[in-house]
Amino acid sequence: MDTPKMAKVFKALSNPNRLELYLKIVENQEASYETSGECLISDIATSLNIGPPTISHHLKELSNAELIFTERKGKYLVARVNEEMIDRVNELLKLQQRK
Amino acid sequence: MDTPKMAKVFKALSNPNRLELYLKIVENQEASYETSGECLISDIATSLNIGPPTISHHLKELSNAELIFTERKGKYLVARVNEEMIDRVNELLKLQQRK
DNA sequence: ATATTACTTCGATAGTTATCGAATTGTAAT
DNA sequence: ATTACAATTCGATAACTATCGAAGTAATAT
Repeated sequence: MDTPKMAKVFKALSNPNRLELYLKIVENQEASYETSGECLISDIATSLNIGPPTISHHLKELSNAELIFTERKGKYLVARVNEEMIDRVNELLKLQQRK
Repeated sequence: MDTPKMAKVFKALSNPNRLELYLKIVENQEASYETSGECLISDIATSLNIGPPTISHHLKELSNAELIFTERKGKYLVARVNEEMIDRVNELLKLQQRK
């Protein structure tokens, strides 16, 4: 198990605004599951109380930790969660089954 | 859902040495499930490459995030994981079941 | 061509943090 | 009483981070 890499994932979720950003991406992605399965950043940007430069910075952190993938679609940026990484986190935090 | 509180939990796990400390506590606790179900800090302290002051600091962070409980037992300090908090984290990170 | 929208990059700043050595406290052993 | 062990507190420092405003790029719309 790669502790530094996992620590980086946790760090990416360790800022309240960034965590909220991540959760909104999840939410948005799930809401659009039947259609795109993606999240348009501009759709959620205004609901966060931080400016564009900071959002950009936070997206890079999430991306860097491999929690999300981003892709440019014309004018817009779309994001989707890296489900494999979330599985890994859940695996790491799972406690041994007792009783 | 309390985003700042959860962010604090992730922050507590965001430092490689602290994450390792946490994981060792889990491991030690599970290994002793039939007996004490607790982890003696002095047992794991030497296996980390950081000094006592730093360990103390990290324990406080984990404790503060309510990831662990600590208790003094005579000369020693024992720790156990707050399973309820881990459940909460797993719940937060769970993705909607698809397919 | 110009304007608008969406996002990024840069540079700065205030605040936070990991880590240590030294000194201290608390407990147990001799 | 003294020694030894386990952990904490204190003070310092170097490194990191969140955030912003201003300026820039890139795509679309007019």
